[in-house]
Amino acid sequence: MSDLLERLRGRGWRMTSQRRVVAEVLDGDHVHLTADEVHARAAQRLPEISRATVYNTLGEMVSLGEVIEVATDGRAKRYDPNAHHPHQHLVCSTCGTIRDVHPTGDPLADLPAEERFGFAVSQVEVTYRGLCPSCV
Amino acid sequence: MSDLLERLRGRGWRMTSQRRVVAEVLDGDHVHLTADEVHARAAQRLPEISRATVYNTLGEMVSLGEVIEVATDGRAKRYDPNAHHPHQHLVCSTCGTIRDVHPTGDPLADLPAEERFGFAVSQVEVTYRGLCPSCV
DNA sequence: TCTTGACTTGGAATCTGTCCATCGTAGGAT
DNA sequence: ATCCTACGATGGACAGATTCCAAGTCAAGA
Repeated sequence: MSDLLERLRGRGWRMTSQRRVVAEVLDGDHVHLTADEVHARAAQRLPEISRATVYNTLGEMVSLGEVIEVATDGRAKRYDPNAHHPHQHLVCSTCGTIRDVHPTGDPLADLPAEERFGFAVSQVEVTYRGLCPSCV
Repeated sequence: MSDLLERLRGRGWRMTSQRRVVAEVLDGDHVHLTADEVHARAAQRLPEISRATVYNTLGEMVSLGEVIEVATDGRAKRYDPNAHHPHQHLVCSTCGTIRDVHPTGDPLADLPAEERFGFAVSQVEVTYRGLCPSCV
């Protein structure tokens, strides 16, 4: 079953067929779909589902912290359901393929107080870039 | 004078009033304007300058490595003229303000070989997030 | 079963960025 | 100083991603 779906149910979400299908499409590891890709896959199971609903549902999942928004290329945002397993991203500069990766160390600790300009820093995103094996 | 402008001139660029104005608008530290903001400021000095020219000029500056493209929010890209001083970014989660920051350590070294999945990793971007002093 | 407020819909609107045909001009040649 | 021409500028059309909105639908508690 879908872990994501279980967690959403547990938060008292009104469960509709549309939300169920979006959650199911997003389930798994190394999933980094655009909103449009989510819509296309959801529509295979539920042909009438609208784009607006997919955007709404993804936005709510992000607000709830169940899904992470990833903007690796300045084009469409991608949605990563792996929110409960801290990780960073490795992106191929040529084909755009994305992998979840787990660097050692704590990047937050690498930002000294005098480089924080009074901000309450709470989060850090790291994006590694390079060529994947297929793009040599 | 504008350092950026000097470097561009040194590369044999054909200097037009439009390019000069765009380079001047981008000059400085902690500058992270969107293309539209650049256009607005440029238009104060040169009212007829077109959006297309601003996009073209910014794109060329990025290709030449004189300006860096920053995508911190999935909305409009921002342009950072501080390309010759390696740095990362600190972004306010509420108002979007951006500061250049200089973390210690080398994030590239923190990605072990077995987490590289055969990629030739060449680059890493770090984005810190939190609340700025004004947004408490 | 009824009720109601939350959810869905699809199309219009917005925002960001690219493309293209045409016009203008910087800067080397004369 | 003037002429040429290739490179740059223009603006309007176009495209992709996302948001907005008014109207219709439905999940779930009473």
